[in-house]
Amino acid sequence: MPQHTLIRRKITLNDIAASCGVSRATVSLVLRGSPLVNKHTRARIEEDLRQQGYVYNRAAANLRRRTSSSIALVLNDLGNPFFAEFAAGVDEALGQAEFVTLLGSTGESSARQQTVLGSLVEHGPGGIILSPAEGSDAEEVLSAIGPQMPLLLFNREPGGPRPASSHWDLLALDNQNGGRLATEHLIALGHRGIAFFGGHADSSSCRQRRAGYVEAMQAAGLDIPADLQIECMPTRTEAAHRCEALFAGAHRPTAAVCYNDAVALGLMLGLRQHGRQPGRDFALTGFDDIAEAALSLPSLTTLCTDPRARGRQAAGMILHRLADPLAPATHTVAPVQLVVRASSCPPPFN
Amino acid sequence: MPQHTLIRRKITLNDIAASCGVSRATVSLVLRGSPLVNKHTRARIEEDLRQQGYVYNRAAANLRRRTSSSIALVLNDLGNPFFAEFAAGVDEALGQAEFVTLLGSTGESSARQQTVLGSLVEHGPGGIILSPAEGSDAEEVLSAIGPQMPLLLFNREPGGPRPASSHWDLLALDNQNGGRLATEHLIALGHRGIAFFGGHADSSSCRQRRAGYVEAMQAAGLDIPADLQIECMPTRTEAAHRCEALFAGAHRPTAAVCYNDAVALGLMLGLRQHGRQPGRDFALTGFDDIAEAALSLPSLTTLCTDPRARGRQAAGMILHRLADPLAPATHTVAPVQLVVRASSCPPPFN
DNA sequence: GGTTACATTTAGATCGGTCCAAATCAATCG
DNA sequence: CGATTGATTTGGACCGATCTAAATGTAACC
Repeated sequence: MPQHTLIRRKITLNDIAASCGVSRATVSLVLRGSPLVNKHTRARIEEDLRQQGYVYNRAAANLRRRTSSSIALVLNDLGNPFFAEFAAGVDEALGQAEFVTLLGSTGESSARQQTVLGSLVEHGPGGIILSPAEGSDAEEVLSAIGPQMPLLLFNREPGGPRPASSHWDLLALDNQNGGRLATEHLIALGHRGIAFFGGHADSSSCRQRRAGYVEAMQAAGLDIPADLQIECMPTRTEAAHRCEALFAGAHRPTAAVCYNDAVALGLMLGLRQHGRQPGRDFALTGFDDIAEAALSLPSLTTLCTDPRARGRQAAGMILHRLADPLAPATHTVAPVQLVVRASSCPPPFN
Repeated sequence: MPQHTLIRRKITLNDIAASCGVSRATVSLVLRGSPLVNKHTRARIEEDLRQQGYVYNRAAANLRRRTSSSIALVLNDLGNPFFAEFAAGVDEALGQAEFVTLLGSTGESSARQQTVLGSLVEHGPGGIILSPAEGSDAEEVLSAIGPQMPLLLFNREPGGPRPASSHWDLLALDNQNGGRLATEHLIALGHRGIAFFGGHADSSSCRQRRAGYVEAMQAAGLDIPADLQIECMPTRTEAAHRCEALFAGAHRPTAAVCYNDAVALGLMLGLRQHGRQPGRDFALTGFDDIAEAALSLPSLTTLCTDPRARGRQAAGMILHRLADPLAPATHTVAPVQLVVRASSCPPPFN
């Protein structure tokens, strides 16, 4: 039996108007729930809309109204659970405000970031939430999105001087405070030789976390040997490899503040391979509180940044700016919270 | 010093046309790289476009051309790294095809899925990639997106009868084959008592994986004792708790095929707590090849599904359908690949 | 010179909505 | 009864692009 699929043109306002014997304008008023239209007319039209399976064409409406109902979300690494959670939060909050999320991911390439931004801008988002790719520059971002586009920077700032004319908002994590909290916690447990492990100094978030560590160490009158400042790529495998650097120098640390959870989990691996049991022979902390942190063995003491909540917050901030494009630029620092788990043990001979 | 921000209207085709002393049509031809327009005119116009910082309004163009340059991506759980990677792959491939991704996440709620689909459809995507929320129904999906909308189902099918008139494509993982491969691998190592561990029978993917296990066991003439089919929530902690069920019955298994990596990692934990060393006293396999699988101790033998590649594939499939809306529905099963690591050891007395 | 051929440009309708000012209509008022 | 009022409805321009068919300009041909 041959299947006969009826190919219908899409139903528009005109079709409804014609079939109801009213004008386009009236139907439009019904769609927008205007109180101007008569009760009976409204009922009749609404019925017809349902029957014919009408779907609203928001693009057409936006064109005429010179509005937008979308926000672009451009992330440097969607594969990272931290950003995935963030995206989920953004989308959740935008959805509630009847906005839609235009996604773009750059894979940490600033060239790709330019392309992605350019393409997204053509789709006319009301604003952009951007977590800049590493090595991207403020000037080039400006040239990609133009001076008028509302922009919220998340997590880090692009390099280079901030263009004068643009008022961009910023949502950052309280990295310095986080670094300080973790360090103070270890000091309170009795540790004296504490390393800062992982990350790169050219990342602003790493610099800030380390600054917090330095602050706490100095406040406690502890010294900060250069051979206990160990850089590495913020990945598990790299961290595992760099483990030995911890014990290569003259100072034998009993604890480490790690750049983030990935690094901390990698370091745990490395410690085991060197015959030390993390959480018993050596204490460490992470940063981010990714899902695995609670499940690892030992469970990881870390700083909770609640990326999903950050996403909702970011969405709120960009919507705020849409409502008031001339407001002065905002610079928000989101609090982080120390979550104490098993990985931060007292020093061995305490 | 008061900052004076010049608020300029957005530049349109008309502005460029006027400032160049040509018609809108000519500028439009230049934008689309038509060979019709004179070399000098083109150069002059292109210069002007650049100078004035013109940005193309794709929405307006799409309206007139009755085309779309976006694809909606609706996921049941963006927080899950598997889907996040998938999304990254989708976006990557769509971007290359000059399409933009409209994101929506449903958090496994079919009610929310309806809302999200409804909202996205109004933005006029060319098609939809949907990983259905648990408990969502084919009929309701149909009513949300209409019969005309190209749809690619990923990972699972919505419940209820498939609506007759719609030709929806499907991209699934080869769960059954994966289950079979893992089981055959264990059998080849010499195991005879092999359990299937974790997951719930009401999940289609779990049923399929177990079917592969059963297939391999039967082909080898091994029996499949009911007390070695152990269900549990697909989480690490649950899996750790259910470990003892493996050894409670009369049959003492020497190996287990686990529903997925999370379960396998949890089971490793449980085994250790019961004094058995996974990868030496007991063999096990996972499914998904999440990042941790390679890094755990022992490293985990598992099935690689390459979610990023699946994402690219899904994007390709939906674009294909856009190009040919009347083609018959596709039902693609993506291959999975056995990755042998340390967790699958031979049985103890072999 | 008039015609044809070709290259280039353009006027004006159109996509599917929204907006505005004006039209329609019934009811109320002086 | 004509005028005023308030409630509804509407024609037509408009958003920023594309499309078609026709107009324009120039060089080549008989």
